[in-house]
Amino acid sequence: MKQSQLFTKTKKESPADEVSLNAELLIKAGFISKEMAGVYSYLPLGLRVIKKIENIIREEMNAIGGQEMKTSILQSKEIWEKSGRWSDEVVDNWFKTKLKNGNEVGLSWTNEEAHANILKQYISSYKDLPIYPYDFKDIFRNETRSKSGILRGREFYWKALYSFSKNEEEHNEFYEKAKQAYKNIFGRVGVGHLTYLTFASGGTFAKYSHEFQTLTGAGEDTIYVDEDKNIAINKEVYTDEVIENLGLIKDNLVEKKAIEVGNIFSLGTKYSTPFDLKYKDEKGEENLVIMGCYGVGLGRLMGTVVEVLSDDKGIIWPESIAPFKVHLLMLGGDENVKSEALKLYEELNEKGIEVLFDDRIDTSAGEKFADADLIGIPYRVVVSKRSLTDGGFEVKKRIEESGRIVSFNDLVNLLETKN
RNA sequence: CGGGGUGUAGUAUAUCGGUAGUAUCCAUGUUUUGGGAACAUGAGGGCCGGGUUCGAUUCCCGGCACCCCGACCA
Repeated sequence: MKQSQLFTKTKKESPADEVSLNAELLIKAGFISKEMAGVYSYLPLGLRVIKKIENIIREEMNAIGGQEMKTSILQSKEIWEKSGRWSDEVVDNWFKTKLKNGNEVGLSWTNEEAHANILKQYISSYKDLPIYPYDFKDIFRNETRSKSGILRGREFYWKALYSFSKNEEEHNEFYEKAKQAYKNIFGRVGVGHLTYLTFASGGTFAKYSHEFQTLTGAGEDTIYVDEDKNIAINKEVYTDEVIENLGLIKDNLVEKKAIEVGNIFSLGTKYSTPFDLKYKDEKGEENLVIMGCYGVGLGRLMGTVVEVLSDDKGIIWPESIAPFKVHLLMLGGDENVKSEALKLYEELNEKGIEVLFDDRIDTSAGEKFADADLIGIPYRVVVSKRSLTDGGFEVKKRIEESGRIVSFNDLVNLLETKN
């Protein structure tokens, strides 16, 4: 994409109404726009990052048998009354509205009811199980206080997968697969080294649930980390009994602030009971389906990456989720420079390498460099009179101090390499 | 929901009971072009409602919005 055609622009000033680093950088660089407290729109650059994250999650979910679908956002009162979660006394963060005929509807704030209700139509035999439907979806929660930029919003985009299994064994087997898939996800988006499998409250049907907590001062949660074993305990269940239970030693646990980027937990028959979600086994006997829930907030994950990976000049995107792989800067309006830059841009496009081409004519070199650092694309390639005189193109990674000159062919080969 | 704070141009801010200044951004022109270029010209502003006052952007009251701390967060 040509930067001259990108409608967003970077800002020199930090927004006055944002304190959190993720919102500050994402707004300055033109990834998101604030609509109101806790509600953000995703601009072209930001949406590209969300799509990258979405694809990574999609690949991991499909790999363990997930089937993508999309449940509706408008939810009927009847379904939620079945599970006992319609009442504002029970759930205080509903957004509710009414149809013209006066019927009450709610904007979905989670997906158990929707999935259980739909699957009721399709599950009747042991042959129908197990199944793993999931969706990417906008979720609405009327939080009393949103905060931390896109880490905690009233409207956000998430992935939720639900497992429907015949029995505990089958459930547990999938649960372990999902755990690994989640580790893969956080590794692939570039925060694996800071993300810990964290034991948290399990609710009625399991001893523990598992959260994936990424270490950052911007986080809302306190966890106790065992760095050697690569696991942690959430403060909410941090007791001597639990520590012993998990085979950990208190002295090895370090208190840290972290943000919950994902969680998985066993639901047992909590929702299959109210929705009468049963199947007939081989003997013709009816059994309740065992459910599990597996969620990730995509916006929160994007914000977490920004919190964790940036410097005083801007964002440092991991290549896996960067809006583009290459930021091509054309310096000066020299005809030779222009034609070389355009040639490289077209060559990279042909090879399917995503490149943001800063083709702006009247923009100074310093401004282009500053923008490139702020936007944070992994590779910066400079075409200028100087670079051509020196033998080609200057290539520099965002994390590197200085670049080096390479030839056209070497550059194309370098950028074509998968890593 | 309790407590605290802030609302001035697209953005960031200054000053002031006598109708608002700067930077950035934007437009035009000239000169520039490897770390947010220079000069000139121009466009653009007091959250909403009420009160006090000769006069309110400024003071007071109410509302709304936003931020922070806390509570809350399947």
